[in-house]
Amino acid sequence: MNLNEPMISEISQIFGALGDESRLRILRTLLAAGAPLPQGALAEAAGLSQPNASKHLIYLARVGLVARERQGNLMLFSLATPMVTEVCDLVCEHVKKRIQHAYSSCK
Amino acid sequence: MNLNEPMISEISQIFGALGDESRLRILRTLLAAGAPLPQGALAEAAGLSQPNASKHLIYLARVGLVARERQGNLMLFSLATPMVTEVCDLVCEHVKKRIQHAYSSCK
DNA sequence: AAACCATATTATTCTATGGTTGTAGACTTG
DNA sequence: CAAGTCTACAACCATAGAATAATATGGTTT
Repeated sequence: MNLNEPMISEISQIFGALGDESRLRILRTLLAAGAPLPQGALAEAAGLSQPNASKHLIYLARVGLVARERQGNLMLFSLATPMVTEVCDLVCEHVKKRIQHAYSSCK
Repeated sequence: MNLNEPMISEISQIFGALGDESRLRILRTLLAAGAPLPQGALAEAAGLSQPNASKHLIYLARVGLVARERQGNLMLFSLATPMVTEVCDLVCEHVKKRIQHAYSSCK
C-alpha cells in the first residue's frame, strides 16, 4: 500500500503546498520558464508582494517542490521535480473533463 | 498552457481537498476497498467522528473526487476518478525518493 | 564604510478550516 | 405509528494559514 500511515503527513503537506492559488501561480511561472528565476520575477508574475512571495517560496522549498540557489544578490528558484508537472497535468485533465461533462449534461 | 488562470481556482481546490490527513485516510480506505463503502465504515477506518466524516465526504464529493449513492439507510461513497490513485502514486514515489536521498546523504 | 539592491523575518490582522456537540432529517423495521 | 439506525446540518470553538506593513539581514558596488 502506497498511502501508508507514516507517509500520510508528508503527502498531505505536499498536496497542501499545491492547494493554494498563489503557489500554483508561482509554479506555473517556473513551469513556463523552464529555467531558474529570481524571487522578484516570480513575485511580479504571480502578483504577490515581496514578503508574501518569499514565504510561499520557502514553503515550496521546504516540502521539496522547488530548489533554491543563490546567485550573487539574487535567490534563484526552479522546479525541483517533474512530479509537479505530472500531477498538475493529471488534475487539469480531470477538471477539463468535469467542465465538459457539466456543459453536455445541461444542454 | 494547462495551468491557465481560469483553472487555477478549481485546481487549487482539488489539491486542497487532498491536502488534509483525514481526507487522505478516507481516500486510502476507498482505494483499498475498491468498492463503495458506507459513511460509517469510512469514519471508523479513518478514526473520525460521524459529523466530521460527513463534512469531509461532502467536501470530497463537491470537488468531484468521490461519488455519493444512497442505498437504503446507508450513504455509499466511492472513488469518482482514477486520477486520485494516479496523483497519490506520483506523490508517494516522490516522497520515497526524498527519504532515500535523505538517508544516503547522512551516512 | 556607505549606499543600494534583493531577500528574509517579525509582528499583526483577518479569514478559512478542522473539530466538537447537539439536533434534525431520512430510512428501515417492529 | 414508534423505535432504532444512519446521515446531514447548525452553531460554536480553536487553530492554522494568508496577507500586510515594518524592519532586519545578506550581498554588491563605489
